[in-house]
Amino acid sequence: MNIQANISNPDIPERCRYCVARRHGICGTLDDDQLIALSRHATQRKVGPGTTLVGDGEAIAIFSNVLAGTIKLTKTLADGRQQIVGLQFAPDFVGSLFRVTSSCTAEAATKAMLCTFPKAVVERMIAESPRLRSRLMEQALKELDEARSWMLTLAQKTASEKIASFLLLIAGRPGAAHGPGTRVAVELPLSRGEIGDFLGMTIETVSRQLTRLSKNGMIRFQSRRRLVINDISYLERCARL
Amino acid sequence: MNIQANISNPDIPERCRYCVARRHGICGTLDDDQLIALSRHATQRKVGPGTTLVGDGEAIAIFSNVLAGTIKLTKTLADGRQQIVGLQFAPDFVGSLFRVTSSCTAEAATKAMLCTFPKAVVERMIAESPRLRSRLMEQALKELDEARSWMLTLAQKTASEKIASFLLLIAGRPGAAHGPGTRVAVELPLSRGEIGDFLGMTIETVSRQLTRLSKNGMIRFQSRRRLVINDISYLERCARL
DNA sequence: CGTCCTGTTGACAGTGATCAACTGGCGTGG
DNA sequence: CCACGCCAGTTGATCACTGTCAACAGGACG
Repeated sequence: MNIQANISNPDIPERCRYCVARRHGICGTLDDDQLIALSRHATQRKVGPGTTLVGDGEAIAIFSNVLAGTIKLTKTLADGRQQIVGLQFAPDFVGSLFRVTSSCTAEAATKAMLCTFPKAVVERMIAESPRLRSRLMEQALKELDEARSWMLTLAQKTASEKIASFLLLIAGRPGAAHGPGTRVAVELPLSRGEIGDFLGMTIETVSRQLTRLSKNGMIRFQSRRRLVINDISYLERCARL
Repeated sequence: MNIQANISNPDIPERCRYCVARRHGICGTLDDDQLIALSRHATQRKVGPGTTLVGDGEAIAIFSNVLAGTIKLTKTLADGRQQIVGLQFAPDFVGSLFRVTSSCTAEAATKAMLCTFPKAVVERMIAESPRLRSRLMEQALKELDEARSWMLTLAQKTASEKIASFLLLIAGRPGAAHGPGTRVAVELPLSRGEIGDFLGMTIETVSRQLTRLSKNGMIRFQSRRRLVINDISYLERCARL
């Protein structure tokens, strides 16, 4: 997007040079000076699965780019029933602006790499950069659309359709046209229980559906978390996409 | 919010003077000149239930303020299964910006009054008004949060909890603290079938849950669409809020 | 008065939840 | 090095909630 950024300025810190957030995320909307200013307050950190980024109802004091790994956003009922309401991958930006408090918990689902900024600095950048603002608006609308699509999945689809939809989501952008028989290797970023919380079904049903697909020969497990989808287009038909 | 607006300018058209969109909606972010400019391209129209505002996948050429009535946003699977993914009331603004195509259908659920603007004019206003932009961002984030909360309802709650959640949604903002025994009259903006499409259940289950509440004495029907909630706090307990 | 449409009620069936037992991988400690 | 325990996941048996199918009720309207 920003050609000049690539041949750029020696003042740009090492870690920003080849960063996904700069190439495909929100940092790509900043000019060199802004990027340098922002990076002065940025800290990169590696977190393990289960690390909480933003607790439910807490004021959000910190914002992060996801550089690697998967972040899950969850909502929980008083009696413990839980729902994963969104997944974020690199180079998404975590922490919704303008909301005083977050109404979800954001938690690392896998080990993840984050680039974190204090709230005040992000807000100053937003005030200064129209491109950043429109990028954030874009991401908010994308997330809104994803959430609504998932509502359709949660409320209307059967267990096997839900599993197919989930595998396709993880396998990647549904935009790419797959001929019949296309094989894709996939690493699941969620445990069986988390998949259940994402799809609104129990761990047992998740397990049964996965073994069914495995016995069908439509997928092959290499380990608990790694599998190969033997025919993407079959799954697309299953998912009613 | 804008005191000056009330004692204002004789050039402001009659229909804008006491308009909800000006008092509580996006038009409140505009100054007098901007409002006058926008109103020159605005047309108010009354539509009946079932009128389609934006078809699924169509390019959005028109944006509207909802001045009265209820608009439903729906997504549909190829085989006809349908999900209502959002409801909009006055003074919400319909038609998400920056998305080339809509991925939902927007349709009037009741008879409704709209104030409609051509796309180009709205975009010019957005370019000119920072307050309008941040108002739209706010609405997008509010809708995102509502969608995610509803995901929790769809995926985790039982039929009776869903019905209770729905009645509370319609009865109004859950912010207001209700003592036990508070009575509220409610007009349902959706048919039984639409309630089913919103809650992810069948028309029969909706009907059974409503008659159950009615026989319990927790609600009393005055007609098919009108009812009185006898104890809001009871419903809140049912909904697990 | 008959027709249509929406909603209600009943009988029954099926999907997925629940409860429970079991398996396999992995790390710890003897 | 092996025994052990632990945890995640799998598999099986049973149950119940909600979906399905069908008949019926009650307004609205010509």
